Amino acid sequence: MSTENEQTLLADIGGRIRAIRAEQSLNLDQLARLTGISAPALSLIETGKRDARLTTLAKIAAALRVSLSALLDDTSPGPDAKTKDASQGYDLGDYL
Amino acid sequence: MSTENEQTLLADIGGRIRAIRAEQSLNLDQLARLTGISAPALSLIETGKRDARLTTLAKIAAALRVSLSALLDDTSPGPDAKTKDASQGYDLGDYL
DNA sequence: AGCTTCATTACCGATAACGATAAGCCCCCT
DNA sequence: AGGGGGCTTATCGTTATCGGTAATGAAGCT
Repeated sequence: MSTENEQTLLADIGGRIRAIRAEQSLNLDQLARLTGISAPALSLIETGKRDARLTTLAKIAAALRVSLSALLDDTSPGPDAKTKDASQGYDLGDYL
Repeated sequence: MSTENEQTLLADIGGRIRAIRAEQSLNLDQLARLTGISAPALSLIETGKRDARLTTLAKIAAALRVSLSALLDDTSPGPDAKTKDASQGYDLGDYL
């Protein structure tokens, strides 16, 4: 449900990167030079086939001139969630 | 300034993870069990010594019940910055 | 048909993440 | 003292990212 399994998450974010790149009329080679990330690597990330590292995403965000969260925010937290301050409650059951 | 070099970025986000974890009174072992990420790995991430993968951050965000962008949110509310919609202009110089 | 542009896929070698385990360090408490 | 909780650091083995290069698709176009 809320747990967008790994694959979907990567494809989701990859799609967002691709959309922003298209907005700026950049092709993979150009973005590759701006980021220092190879075009094949960018392709894998955009198609959701690679689990990129944080600094890699940061380079892409910088080259695209958008914030890091602009690449990642997918409505996730939900309307009723506070998005912050989860304070105490956590149902750990007999987990601990 | 704006170019938060790699190290600073990682330490920054790591600190945010640690702060949220503290808010929920979780220790590393507990978060490790919730995320499936080992406690040493979490320690390295929180202290900015490891460049975590996207799915790793996603697991942490899920366990902490915050959005992914809540972890990456870079303090700057961006008053003058567009934060989005960079539209066309891009000074590529003689880059391409 | 060719040719070009763009993206994908497939290798390769180097580097790094990750889990597991164990060792080390602080600080607090009986 | 001695423990114990919490975090750090170290090592090892497995796996994955990443850049580079080259090859393969999939379009469009003259």
